[in-house]
Amino acid sequence: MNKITRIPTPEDAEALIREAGHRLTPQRSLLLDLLRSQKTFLDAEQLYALASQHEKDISLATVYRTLQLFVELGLVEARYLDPEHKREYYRIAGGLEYHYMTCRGCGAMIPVDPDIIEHVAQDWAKAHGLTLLTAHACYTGYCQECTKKRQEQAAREDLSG
Amino acid sequence: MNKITRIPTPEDAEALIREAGHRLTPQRSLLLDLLRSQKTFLDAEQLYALASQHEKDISLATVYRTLQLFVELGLVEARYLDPEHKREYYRIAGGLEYHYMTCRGCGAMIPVDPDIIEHVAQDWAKAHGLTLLTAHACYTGYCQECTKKRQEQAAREDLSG
DNA sequence: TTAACTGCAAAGCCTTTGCTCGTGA
DNA sequence: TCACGAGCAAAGGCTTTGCAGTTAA
Repeated sequence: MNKITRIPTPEDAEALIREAGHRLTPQRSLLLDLLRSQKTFLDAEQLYALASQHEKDISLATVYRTLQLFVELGLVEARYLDPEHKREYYRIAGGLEYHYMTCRGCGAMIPVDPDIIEHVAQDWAKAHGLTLLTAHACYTGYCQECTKKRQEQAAREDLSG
Repeated sequence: MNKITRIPTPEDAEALIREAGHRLTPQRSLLLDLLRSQKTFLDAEQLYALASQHEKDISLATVYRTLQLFVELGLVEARYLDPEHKREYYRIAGGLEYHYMTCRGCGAMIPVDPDIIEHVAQDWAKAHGLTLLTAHACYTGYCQECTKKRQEQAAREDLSG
């Protein structure tokens, strides 16, 4: 996964998609434009609704498939922001890194200082009149063993490909 | 939600259940015992499998309903530990606070120092030969406004009840 | 006694997938 | 031209719910 550190221009994105051997379809362009124009995270359904305003025959499956592709390419970031972690939210990659607290009452998303966690967070919450029910970090990646395997795999592909 | 700071004894738990106006059924006792005896997080299916060894007619729906009740009572903590956040994992409340990194390769859960996040985590990962793909904090609770509303609500209930 | 609880099966919700037709390069 | 991609509808995986019978208090 590429680590994109600024919001990609349409040209950046187009190049990235093409270099990875994918086609630039009208649907992909549209979804990319919509994502680039958004300030906040969207779920697939919301993006689908937006896209439908421009191209009425786009399908939800395409939205999901496109989001998946964009995430793989590092063009889009996916997060579980819902209070119950039911659905995933997406935004264009390269924005400021945010952590959110989602309000279980109204669903509001409150940005949280990235250095804050656990006991620190509890103090912070109290100081701001918030009620913090759960605070935990979510990490994903590859463990030592899998990291090694993947490095070996990459080395083999370099030799053979 | 009550904040439990040590693993509840069966008596603690029984009292908590009864005080909240719920019944202590054999299924609830069994699930509580099983959860208390576990060292790690379990998903509903795994708990169901364990429970089935003792009481063969217990249903998965009951496991889910019971877990939901226990979480509400603060007896159990729920977490999305799965690499893809597909399913929820549970353990008895009051244990040490842990954060995990889930390996996208093998699903292994690697405990993470709670103070670590983001850039700190990246350094930590590199030092340990891990590959960190995503790192973000997950907070849930009530925002300022909802906290206020809930406090007022609680006050009203104190007066009327 | 009776409201709370259980088991069962069906439904729900978000997301993915199989298939066939369409289309970018 | 033709492999990749889109639309549609159906399936999948985890979780919840409706219902009717059962049970704790």
